[in-house]
Amino acid sequence: MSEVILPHCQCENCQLRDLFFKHLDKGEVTRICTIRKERSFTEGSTIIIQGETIKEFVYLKDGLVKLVHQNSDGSQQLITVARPLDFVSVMSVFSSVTYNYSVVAIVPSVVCVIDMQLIKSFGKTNAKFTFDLLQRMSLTNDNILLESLELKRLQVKGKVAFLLIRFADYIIQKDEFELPLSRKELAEYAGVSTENIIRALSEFRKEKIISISGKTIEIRDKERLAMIARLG
Amino acid sequence: MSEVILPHCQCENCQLRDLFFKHLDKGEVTRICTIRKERSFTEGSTIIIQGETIKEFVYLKDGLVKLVHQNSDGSQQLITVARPLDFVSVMSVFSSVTYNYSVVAIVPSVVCVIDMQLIKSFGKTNAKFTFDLLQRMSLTNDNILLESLELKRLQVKGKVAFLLIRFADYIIQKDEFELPLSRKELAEYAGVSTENIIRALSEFRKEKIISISGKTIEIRDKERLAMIARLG
DNA sequence: CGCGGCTTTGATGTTCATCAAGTAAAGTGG
DNA sequence: CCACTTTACTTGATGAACATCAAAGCCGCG
Repeated sequence: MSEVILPHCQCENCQLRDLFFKHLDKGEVTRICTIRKERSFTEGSTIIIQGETIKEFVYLKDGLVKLVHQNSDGSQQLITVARPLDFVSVMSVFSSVTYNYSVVAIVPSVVCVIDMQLIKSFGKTNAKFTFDLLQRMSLTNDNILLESLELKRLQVKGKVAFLLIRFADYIIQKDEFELPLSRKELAEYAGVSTENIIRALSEFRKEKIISISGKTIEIRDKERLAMIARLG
Repeated sequence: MSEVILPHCQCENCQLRDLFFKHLDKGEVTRICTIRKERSFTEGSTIIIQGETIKEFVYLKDGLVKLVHQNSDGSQQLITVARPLDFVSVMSVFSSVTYNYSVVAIVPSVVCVIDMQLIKSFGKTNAKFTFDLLQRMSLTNDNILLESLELKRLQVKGKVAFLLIRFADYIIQKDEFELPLSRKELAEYAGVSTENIIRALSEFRKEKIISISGKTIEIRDKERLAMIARLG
């Protein structure tokens, strides 16, 4: 089993506590700490399954996840890749009874789990907490939608350039990085075929815009890559 | 000028009051009614301009609007078409200082305008109001994202079929309707060329799936159309 | 009536998915 | 640890889907 429930409550040391729960009073935080659970997931294991009933409020403490949508025809679309503070795992939990997306760990990841009823009860009584949640969710949704629009607009090389820059500037935050996605996953992310992802990468390599060694990618000419991401 | 400020406060008769403000007390509603403004827009006029500072909370009382995103290269993408209760005009107002999208009336429309600071002050004190806002915004964003994913996945005929069904089932709610969008706007909506929108429509007409007479469209074989929207 | 924008159809070239085949890498059982 | 199997990756060839270009018809409006 890929899931491990950690034994000890460590809210005191949690760097995310202030971010998620800065507007809760001491009593409320204590209540959360008492019932919260921490779960650990190996690379590739599913944290949230599309279609299941939403009973828990889940946020990423550590690792990287992909947000994917399963289509009725068996195909799937990768919506975004998210980091711990991206708040992405809680999308749609306030508007739906079941998850519209799955969340899958793409590197070993740790999540914190809180009963949804408790969060909702805080939501209905603590305005500052809810307003904060509102702002975060609004920002998350905005970013996802803008990213999705951009990927829709570009053609293959532009899409791949856009994604590489997103990994370098945002997700990994280094111009040389190990891609946490397979070529097939990149294809699902960009919405093109796996072969054409590879062809775009090969072309960038031939033109010395990037270096490739397996999953390791180094961006060598970021300006050209950025230009392709803007116009391609 | 296409914009008209209506003189009288009619909150008492407003059917939307309960939907948007059911969790505000009488004093809060009165305050909103005193400062709120109503504006009327002709077909084609812009209600919200992308890039401008967000100073007002705007919602659609009557009419139909399109939500569009202006790209840096001058092109634009139509994100969705919204009805009065869709809450679409308030996307991203809680996470950004400027609008990321424009909202344009596609039929004569009426909006209600409230000072943003007042809404935010309610948001920070009235938890039920904010929680309601959170749920609505979550639902709106979810719908837009799911729609966007669907349009991304399908090819031209599927996209057009999907949009026709959306107009028939949701926006106009009749199987015979007058399209409120030009072919060019449909193209921006689907993310394909205008010519290919026309070709798809013509093909549906030839196969007697729909009838076309200018902007008037009648869906004659909804099952086939739905099948194309699912698989095409 | 004539101009400009919107719509439509056909022809052409580009982009892209798909198919096929081969290589590399990673996991599996003896 | 090695042979074997499977999965991921890569490249080329082909055809389908689509954008673009061109030209003509249509419609509303001054």
